[in-house]
Amino acid sequence: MSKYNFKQIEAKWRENWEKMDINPRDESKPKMYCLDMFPYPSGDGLHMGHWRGYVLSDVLARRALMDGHFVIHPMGWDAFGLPAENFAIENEIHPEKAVRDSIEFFKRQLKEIGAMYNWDMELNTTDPEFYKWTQWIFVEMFKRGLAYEKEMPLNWCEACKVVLANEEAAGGECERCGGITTKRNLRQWMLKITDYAQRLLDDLEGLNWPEKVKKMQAEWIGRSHGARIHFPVQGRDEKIEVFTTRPDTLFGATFMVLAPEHPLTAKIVATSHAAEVEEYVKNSATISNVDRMAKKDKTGVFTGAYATNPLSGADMEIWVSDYVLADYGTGAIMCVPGHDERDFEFAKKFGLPILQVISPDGSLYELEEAYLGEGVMVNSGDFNGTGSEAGREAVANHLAERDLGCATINYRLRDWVFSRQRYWGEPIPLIHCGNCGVVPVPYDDLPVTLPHVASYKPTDTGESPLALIDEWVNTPCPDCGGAAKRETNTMPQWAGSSWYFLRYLDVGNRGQIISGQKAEKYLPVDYYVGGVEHAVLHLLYARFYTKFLYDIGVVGFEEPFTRLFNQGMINRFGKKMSKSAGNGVSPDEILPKYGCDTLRMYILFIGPPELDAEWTDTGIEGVYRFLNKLWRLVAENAPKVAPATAEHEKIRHKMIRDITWRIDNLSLNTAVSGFMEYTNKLSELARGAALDQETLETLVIMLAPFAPHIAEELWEILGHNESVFRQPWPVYDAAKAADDMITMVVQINGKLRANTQVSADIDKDAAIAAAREAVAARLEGQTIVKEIFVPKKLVNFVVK
RNA sequence: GCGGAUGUGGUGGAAUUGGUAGACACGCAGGACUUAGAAUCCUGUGCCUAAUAAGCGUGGGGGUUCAAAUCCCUCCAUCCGCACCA
Repeated sequence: MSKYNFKQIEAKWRENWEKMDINPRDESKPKMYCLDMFPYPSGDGLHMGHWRGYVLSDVLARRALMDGHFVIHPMGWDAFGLPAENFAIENEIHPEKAVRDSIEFFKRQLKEIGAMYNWDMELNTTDPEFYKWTQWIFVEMFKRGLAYEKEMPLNWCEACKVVLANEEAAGGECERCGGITTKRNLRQWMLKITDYAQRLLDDLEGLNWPEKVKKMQAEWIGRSHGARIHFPVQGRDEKIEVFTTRPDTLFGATFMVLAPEHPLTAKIVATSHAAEVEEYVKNSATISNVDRMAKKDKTGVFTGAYATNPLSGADMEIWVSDYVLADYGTGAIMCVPGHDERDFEFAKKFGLPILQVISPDGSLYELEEAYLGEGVMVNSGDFNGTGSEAGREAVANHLAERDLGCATINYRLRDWVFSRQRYWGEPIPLIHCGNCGVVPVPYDDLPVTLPHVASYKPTDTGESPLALIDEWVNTPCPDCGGAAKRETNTMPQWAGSSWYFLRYLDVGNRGQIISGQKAEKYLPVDYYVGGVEHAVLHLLYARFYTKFLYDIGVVGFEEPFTRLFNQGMINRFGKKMSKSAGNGVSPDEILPKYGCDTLRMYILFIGPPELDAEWTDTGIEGVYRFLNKLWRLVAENAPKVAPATAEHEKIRHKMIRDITWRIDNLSLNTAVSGFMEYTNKLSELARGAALDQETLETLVIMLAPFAPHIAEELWEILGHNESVFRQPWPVYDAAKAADDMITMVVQINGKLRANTQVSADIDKDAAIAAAREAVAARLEGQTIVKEIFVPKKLVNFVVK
């Protein structure tokens, strides 16, 4: 009998699979679109984190195939953007070549996973045939007013020399390099994702996604209900508009604060205070986001100007402080120190008046700190005695009647900064014409291809390197034919990945982004598997794009990913496995030693797929031993199979029941341990008598999604010449899987005292009689107060 | 500060959802085979014990229940997300 030679087997089946189609396009079957988050190919190759996700999705895909589905399981390359470009710059290789090489490398490594991909659907976001449609979507958005230009202070990363979206600069750090970001005023293209805020929030509810991810998105969208209120500036024809969630505290608003970037700051400042304010504003522009946020003490300056509280009529000093954010709400706030911690702190520090307007019990007292809770309105004129919650609406209505404000919904979500001053991205397909203004590139001229250039490094000027290529930049205006210039900014990393999942299904379509018929038939994605790091950015953008494409009639659904699964990280020595931490294990070093099937099964065995897991070098040895044992079990018994005994049959049905349940509940680690259990059991059984063919076949069929190469080989050894993946998933008979005799537990006062073998369908009286007998000695002299019988489980005697 | 996850033997983890805690595997110990090793197989392995007796045991404390890793309250630790969002 031959030994388990994984090298030979895996090479053989990789080759066989290239020739045979184990997942034929049988459209009579229900479809299952199982999608992996496609990688951005870098020179580093695949790591264990990729493996964990890709093995998991492959098990789901193959399981669905054997369950009678037509499976769509494509793979592609997210190759535009900073990672690819930075890699190219560091290694002084043109990004085009770097990406080409990396894709080749990645593809070779991906094939080593042994995953069942539809390589005929492969796509690459840097392929002009693909980004033609990325540009087309942008043009469609532009035509509908969803893309607009704006000069604004933006997150600027000094190291990457690039503008970052708020999402990419969260916490004041560049998501790519971890460097500090500062604010810089630049002209940018924006996408009005805020128009979709409510829909993006509402539709989260129906998604089968991890609750955590849904919460993160909801928080990011950040809907809050409140009011907009206008405050007249004294002595000037200006108004300060604020947003507040607590209009009920308006009588307690004793001063106002503007963000340093607020456009009114310069207009209203008193001459006597101008120098000081200017200095403060200048200072906060240069201070980095990190420092600004890390600052504990509040700072600020008085503008010398006053506003009037529209309800109380009180004079309010207008201050400038960086604790007010320019890009949330209106960039200005009314300050209610009595009922807001931050305003309280500011008022204390600068000696501003503090007024109580909400009281938990209606009484007035000296406030030691801001009172944030609910209560009744006090010091509030006609509103005195109104409950604070009812007061929110009452005050908002009162203001609306007098044209002083209105109830409103505010979102934390901001419009998406969509342009990048980089070479390696999709050119934004717009043309600037002196006569016609901004004109989109006509459909027939798409794609606007990225010119091949020698110098692609970023500049310090805040302009894309494309701006230096005169022959590319200068182009006739599509409308008037006059001299015009191309937009030189490119799109962000996320552009391609926001819609790529549509294109897989119609990669060859030259006339449409996707045919309506195909979109209808194959979409949306049923299962999306990938890391939790995309919880907000990629997944929010993809949802936004999908809703837009729905609105313009390209697709008939509003949500792209019905079900989402986030796999956990793989740690080693208690830390995330990574090259930089020096604790990484590369698949390249594991594969020659143990093979693909062992690594696949080990990664699944390591722990629940949604949790982080600890890699151990000895752990994989155990899985390798198991596959060897399983190999011996099947290969040794194949030639001498016997008819099934009742015992074999029972084990087979139980095995199908147990393992199928575990797989379908995504408890893949216990599914693997199930294979181990049954392999151990059957090995023991085989020592007595030869096993039957069907039991061995069942084991091999169920193993196939997990360890496809060895399963195919053993299937062949069992006498078949067709792929094991043509087999339907085995079914079990509940009656045949059930035990006749069970071990019944006997407890006294909930403590285990005996085990007894009884018939599975024993009735209560008989069970209690058997239990009494089993613990007779212990019951002597005791009074039984209660007898509890749980069928198929236990009897518990409660004694005094 | 807010939100979420996790906490079980020496280790990774299991417990089909309130019913035998520790499946499966790693490690360790002993044994078989072998000149020896590798591989393989067998036995044991939560703690305390001479014990297959009793007791203790799922981060700590309290509670509900005949019965709690599982439900409730409270505290602690670790990790993740958000964070001056008015």
